[in-house]
Amino acid sequence: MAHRQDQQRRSSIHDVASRAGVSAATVSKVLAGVTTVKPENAQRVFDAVEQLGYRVDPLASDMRRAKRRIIGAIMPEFESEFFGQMITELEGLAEQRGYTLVAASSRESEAREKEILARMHDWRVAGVVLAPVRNEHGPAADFMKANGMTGVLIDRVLSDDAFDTVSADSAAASAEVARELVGKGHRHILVVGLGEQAATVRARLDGFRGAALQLAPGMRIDVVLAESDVGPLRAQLRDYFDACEGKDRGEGKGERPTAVYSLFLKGTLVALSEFRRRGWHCPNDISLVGFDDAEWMQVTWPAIAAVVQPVRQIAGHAMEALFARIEGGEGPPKARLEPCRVLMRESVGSPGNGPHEGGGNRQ
Amino acid sequence: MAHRQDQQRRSSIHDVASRAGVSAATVSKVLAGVTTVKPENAQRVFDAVEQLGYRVDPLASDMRRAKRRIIGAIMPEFESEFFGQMITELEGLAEQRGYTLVAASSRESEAREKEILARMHDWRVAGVVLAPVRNEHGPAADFMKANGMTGVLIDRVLSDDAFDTVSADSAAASAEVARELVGKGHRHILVVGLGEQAATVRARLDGFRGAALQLAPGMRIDVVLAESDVGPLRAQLRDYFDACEGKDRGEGKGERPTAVYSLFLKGTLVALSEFRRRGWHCPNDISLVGFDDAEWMQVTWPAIAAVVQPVRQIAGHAMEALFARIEGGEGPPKARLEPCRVLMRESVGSPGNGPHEGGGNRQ
DNA sequence: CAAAATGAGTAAATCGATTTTTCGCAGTTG
DNA sequence: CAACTGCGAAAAATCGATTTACTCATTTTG
Repeated sequence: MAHRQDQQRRSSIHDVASRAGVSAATVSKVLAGVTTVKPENAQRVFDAVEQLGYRVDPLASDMRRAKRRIIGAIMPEFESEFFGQMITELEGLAEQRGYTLVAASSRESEAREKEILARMHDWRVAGVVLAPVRNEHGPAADFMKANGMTGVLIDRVLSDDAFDTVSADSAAASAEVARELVGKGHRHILVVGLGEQAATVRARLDGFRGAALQLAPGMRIDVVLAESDVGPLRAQLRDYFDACEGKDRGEGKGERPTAVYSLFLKGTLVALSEFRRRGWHCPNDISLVGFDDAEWMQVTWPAIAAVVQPVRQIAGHAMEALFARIEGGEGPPKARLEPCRVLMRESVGSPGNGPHEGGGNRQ
Repeated sequence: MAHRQDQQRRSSIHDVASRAGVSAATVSKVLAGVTTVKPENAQRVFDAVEQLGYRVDPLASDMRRAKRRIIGAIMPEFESEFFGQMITELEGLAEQRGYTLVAASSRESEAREKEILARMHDWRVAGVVLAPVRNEHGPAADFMKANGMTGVLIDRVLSDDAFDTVSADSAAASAEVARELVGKGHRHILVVGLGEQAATVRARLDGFRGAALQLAPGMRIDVVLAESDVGPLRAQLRDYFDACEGKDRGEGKGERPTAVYSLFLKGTLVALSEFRRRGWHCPNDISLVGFDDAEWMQVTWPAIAAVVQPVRQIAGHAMEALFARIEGGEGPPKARLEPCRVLMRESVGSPGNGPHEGGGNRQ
C-alpha cells in the first residue's frame, strides 16, 4: 500500500486528445493503426501518449465488443504439474494474441464448474478452454451449448458433437504400455483407474487390453476401478491385494499380478503407497507404470515409468481451435488426439526376476 | 462452438427496466439493496430479472469504479504444488468477496513480473497479491509503489516498508530442522540453496545455523548456494561431493556430510538425483530434509522429511491484509510470519547407522 | 464549371451499469 | 393558501474507448 498522493487518476484518451490537439476519435484511430490520419497529427498523438504514459483501459475498450478479449480457462485443479503446465501454456498463448486469461479451478466439482462458467458468461468471454471434471457430456458443456458460448474441451474428453476437443491419445499410449509390459513377460497385470471420467478411462483400458490380449491372448488383466474418489480406491486396492495373498496361500503362487498400470497420477501414488505398506519393492516384487508423468518420478529409486502427456501440443491446438471459432470458423467440431511418449523407467522389470526375495526389508 | 441462433444478445438492465415498467436507475437500486423503493416496484424488478435471466455485467459494473473488483495474483510458476494450492486458495477467497482473481505466472522472470503488473495496472485491479521471483526489493514492488497500487507481498519476502508481507516462518522452521538433525547426532551437514531469493535464503540459513551451532558449537555446516538457476546447482553439488570423496580417500572418512538440508523444493530433487547418481541411499548413507513438502514425498521409499508451509494461513492472511488496505486501512505495513510444520520422515536417520554399507546396490 | 468523390477530422451515439441531479406529487406547516 | 418537507422515481451525467454519421475542404471527373 503506497502513499495516498500517488493515487492520481490515470490519463484517459481524452487527456491524450487535448494534449495532442485532436479529438479522442483521432487518437483511437491512430492507436488502431488507421492510415487516413495526417502524419503530423499521428506524431502529435504518439508524443502525447509518450508524455502522459497513456495506456488503453482494456475494460473500457472491451465494453462495446460483444465478445471481450478475455479467455476463460477452467481446470479441475491447479495442484498437479499437468494442469499447472497447462495453465502456464494457455496463459502465454492467450497473451500472444492480446487476450487476458482468467483461470479458475472447478476443484473436481461439476456444480462449481457450472457456476464458474456462468460467471465467465457474465464477463462475456470470447471463449472458454474447459477441462471437464468428468467428461464432455457434463452440465458445463450443456450450459455452454445452451448459451451459445464458444469453447474447446480438453483432457478428459474424446469427442463432442458441439465443441472441438483436444486430448492426449490415451488409447495409443496405453497400447504401447501394454506392449512394453507384455514384452517383458508380464502375463498378469492389474489396471487401476477412476470410473468417473468414463470415456477416457474406457479408452485407456480398451487400448491397453486390446494390445495386451492381442500379444498374449491367454493373459489375465484385473481391473480395480474406484467410483469417484481416491479415498475408496485406496481401500479397494488393499482388498484386492489381500484377496491375492489369500489365494497365494491357498493355491500356491501366481495369483498376484506382476505389474500395475495406473490410469491416472493419483492412482500411481496410491499404488506406490500400498506397495510401501506391504513392503513390496519395484521392480523386483512388482512393476509399475503410471499414466501422467511428474518431475519427482525420475529422481526416486526406482524411477517411475510413466506416460508423458504432450501438454504444449494440447494447449497449442486447443487455442488454435478456439481462436478459429472465435474468428467465425464454421464446420463440424473436430476431435484431436495428441500422441504421448511412454517413458519406461526402472519401476518396470521382468516378472520372476527376484520377486518376493528381500521383500519388505530393503534398508 | 454452438449454433448461431443461440447467439442472442443478453438482456441488459434496460431490458429489465422496461419489462418491470421502471427506469434503469430503479433496477440498479433494487439490485443494490437500496430501501427507498416501493415494495411493489421492487417485486416487479425481481420478477423481470427472473423472467429474463438477467445478470449484471461485471465489466460494465466496474467501469465507473476507480478500483475494479478484480484481484491480480502473480506467482513465479504454476507447476508446483505450493503455488498451485496458493492460487486455489486465493481464488476461493477472492470469490467469497465477490472479486474475480486473475492469476499470472512470471515464470521466474523479473522482467515478466513487471510487464504483468503493468497489465494489471491497466485493468485497474483493486489489489495485487505478488509472490516475487526474487525478494521484496525488486522492480515489481517499485512499479507498484510508483503507481500507487495496492498490494501484498508473499512467500519470498520478509518485510517491506511499503507493502504488507506474509510468508512462512522459514527461520523458525529451519531452526527446528537443525534441532532434529543435531539431536539425531549429525555433526556435519550440508545446506543447499539458491542465492537469488536473498532474504529468505538468508533467514533459512541463519535460522538453521544459529540453532545448530548453539546445540553443537563445534559442528561443521557446509553451504552450496547456486547463483540463480537450478542447472548450475546440480554441477556445484556434484563438485562438492567429488571433493568430499577425494578427501575421504586421502584422509580417511569423516569429510562427507551425514545429512543434507535443502532450502527449496527443486534443491531436494537435485539432491535426490545426485544421491541416485552416486548410489547413496537415505537414510543409511546420508539423511535428507527439504524445505517445502509435496504429495509424493510420503509414498516413496524412503519418505522424504520436509518442512510444510502453511499455504492456507499465508493465503488467508494475505487476502485479509489486502482487503483491509483496499477498504482504506491505514498504518505502517505489517510483516507476518506463519509457523510451519516439520515432518520428520524416513529420509532422516542417525549418522553412522550403517553408512556406506551396501551403498549403490540396493536392489 | 458544376457535380461527385475523396480526405481528414470531429461530434455524437454506443456499450451497460452506477450515481448524481432533478422533478413531480403528496402531505405539512405558518 | 403559499411555502416547505420528503419520498420515490425518472432523467441525465459518468466511466473510457470505439464507431458511426456527418462536416468541411480539396480533388477528381463528366
